[in-house]
Amino acid sequence: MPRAATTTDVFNAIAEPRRREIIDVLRGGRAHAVGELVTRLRIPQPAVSKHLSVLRRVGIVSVSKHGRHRLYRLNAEELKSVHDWVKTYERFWTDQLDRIKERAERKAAERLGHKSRVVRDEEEKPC
Amino acid sequence: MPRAATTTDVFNAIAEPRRREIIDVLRGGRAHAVGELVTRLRIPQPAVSKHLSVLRRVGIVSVSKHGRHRLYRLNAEELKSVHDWVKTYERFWTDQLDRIKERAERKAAERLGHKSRVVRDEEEKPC
DNA sequence: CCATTATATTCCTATATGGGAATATGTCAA
DNA sequence: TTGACATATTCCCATATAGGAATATAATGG
Repeated sequence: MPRAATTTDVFNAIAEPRRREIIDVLRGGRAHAVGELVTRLRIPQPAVSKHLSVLRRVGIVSVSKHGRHRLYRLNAEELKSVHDWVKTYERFWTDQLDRIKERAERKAAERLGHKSRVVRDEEEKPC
Repeated sequence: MPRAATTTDVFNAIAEPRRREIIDVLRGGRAHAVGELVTRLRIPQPAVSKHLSVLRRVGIVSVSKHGRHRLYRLNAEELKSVHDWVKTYERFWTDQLDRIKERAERKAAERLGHKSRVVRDEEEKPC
């Protein structure tokens, strides 16, 4: 069974770092021609076209013709699905920071309070 | 050239929907045994184990042994890299909403102001 | 001690992919 | 009109993968 296709959803489309780089360039808000992305990112033109094809198929970018130029523009709202998902884990960032602080303080207290054998809590055995 | 491995980074690990589901279950904060995930998600046990292996290798989960049980717990801070990346596009969500509003208002004004031929701005030609 | 339970891992398979290389297609300018 | 330019697409290839099926390994309890 194959892996989910890159065009399955936004998550799969952005998994490839090169495609994230392309999105990052378009973040300025200005539409870019393929050639500009090629020059800017130092990625071969056919590769850029292929990546843009993926991005277009999931809706992250839109394209418009201007003569022989193809201008690609970001639809950043499509990235909201990723944001909405990862946002649900946001509370963990700050909680974890608090925990790191507590741990550091606990260690400092132990160092000051006990210069001899320290009884350790039973820790979970790592695999 | 193969696609980036699922264990390359967090982005690739979470591209697979089933792995996001596993992460979602662990979001409650409580460690889960493999069997619980199997029952809860209705995914075959070997598949769950494989997905957990990926998640563990990129650091998103940690595992501890309790007899014959393997308890998996979320390291949500690893998801921060995704959040940090997609956060840079956050301003677009609200901007786009403003733009939708402006467009609606402009249309309403045109409907009231001109009952006859309306001169349209030249729009970009879609591909 | 042995059957049961929990889970990791192996083998297999069809599929998709990202870049290299090459080419096809469309537009422009002299 | 034709060569140049811009870009999409095709062909090729080695690789990784997710689930099915099966199995190996470790821990538990009667």
